[in-house]
Amino acid sequence: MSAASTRRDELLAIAGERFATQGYKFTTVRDIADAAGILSGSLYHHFDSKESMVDELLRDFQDQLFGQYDEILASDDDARTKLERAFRVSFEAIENHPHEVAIFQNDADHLGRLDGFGYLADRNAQSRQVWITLLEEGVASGVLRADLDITLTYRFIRDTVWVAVRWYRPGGGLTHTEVADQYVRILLDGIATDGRGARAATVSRPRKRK
Amino acid sequence: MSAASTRRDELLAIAGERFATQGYKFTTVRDIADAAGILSGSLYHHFDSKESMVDELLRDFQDQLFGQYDEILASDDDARTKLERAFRVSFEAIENHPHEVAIFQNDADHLGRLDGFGYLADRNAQSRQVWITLLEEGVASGVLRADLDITLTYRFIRDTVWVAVRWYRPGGGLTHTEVADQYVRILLDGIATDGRGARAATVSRPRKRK
DNA sequence: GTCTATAAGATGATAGAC
DNA sequence: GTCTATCATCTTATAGAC
Repeated sequence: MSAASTRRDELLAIAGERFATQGYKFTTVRDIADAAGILSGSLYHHFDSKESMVDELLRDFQDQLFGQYDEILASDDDARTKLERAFRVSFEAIENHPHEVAIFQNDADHLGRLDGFGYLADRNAQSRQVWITLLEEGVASGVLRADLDITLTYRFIRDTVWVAVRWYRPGGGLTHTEVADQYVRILLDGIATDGRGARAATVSRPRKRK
Repeated sequence: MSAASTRRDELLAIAGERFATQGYKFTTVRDIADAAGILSGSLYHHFDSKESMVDELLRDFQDQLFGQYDEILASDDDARTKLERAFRVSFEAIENHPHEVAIFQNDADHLGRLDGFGYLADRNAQSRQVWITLLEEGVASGVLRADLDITLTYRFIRDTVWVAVRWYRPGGGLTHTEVADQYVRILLDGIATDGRGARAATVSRPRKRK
């Protein structure tokens, strides 16, 4: 909370790295202490428990991320731009907070069942609401196909975006903005050749099977 | 191996369900025994260890799945059809072997580091080869955009397909074939309205930022 | 094929000295 | 702020009776 808590922040960052890399449950209090160069007992001078560490990491991260989503939703941008911005903000989160994203991806299910972690389910519902609002705006404004299955598309987007934390590494050829742009392009326009009209009959959903 | 090992198969299926639901590491030998209605010690009459259970589950599943991929690669179908078939086969695997897919998704990283699980990395490389071959065939035959980032597209596909095991439930409105078809449609044609030519200037990659 | 009993080790957490 | 020392609990796995 104050600027004086440098050591505490340091330990929290180390814990985050360990949780993200090994998984929350796999990571022992001794692992964290080892990485910090102290003994396990000393950690309890800074934190109440292993749970309180992961709680603090996830809470702070999500507060920030959802603040950005809210800003996009409240903006005057057109539907397509809002979608692009939401993608960019998400990949930016993967770039700047890879550990928190990884912990959420890998351990949210398990953590959510623990006492005091109910906000994880709330945030999940909120995220769903953000994307579905964006998609519905897109359909309403004619930017997106009217026949879209909104729920399925939402899941498609959510999964593609966040699972990227498994492979995306800063400095690995593509910046997070470039990845975001390419993902938006695939999502909106697909990977097939542009000659859509020419092969429209073949390109539309196959209906061979009854 | 023989048809007489019914009880063994039963226990293996129970273990698979527990591993998939709780995660491999979270699942204790007692959990499995409880679910089977026996005591933990009794499990060791059927299996050498907890590791040997998960090994058997993953090995058998992957042998079957990659047999199907090989068949697609060897077929005479055009590139688009091969891609569609690969999607269908994958979602079929999610339908028929959800536990094995979930275990692979959630625990492959950790299991891969254990002795005797090197084949997991091999299968991963093989899967990559399958999809990249299909994508390259698509580009070569003019079905897919020539400017495609093959590696990124491969990761995009891999992630979207397998992560679906987290939400797909049989009997939940959409069959696995329908999900596969919708995913292929989004991937190939995108979710934007068909008027691509009309707004081509806006639709192509945004280049505002330097 | 399952049970009882238990070994051997790791884990999260605590109390109090320095 | 860190260490020493330690607890209670849970874990995989084993030995041998039924």
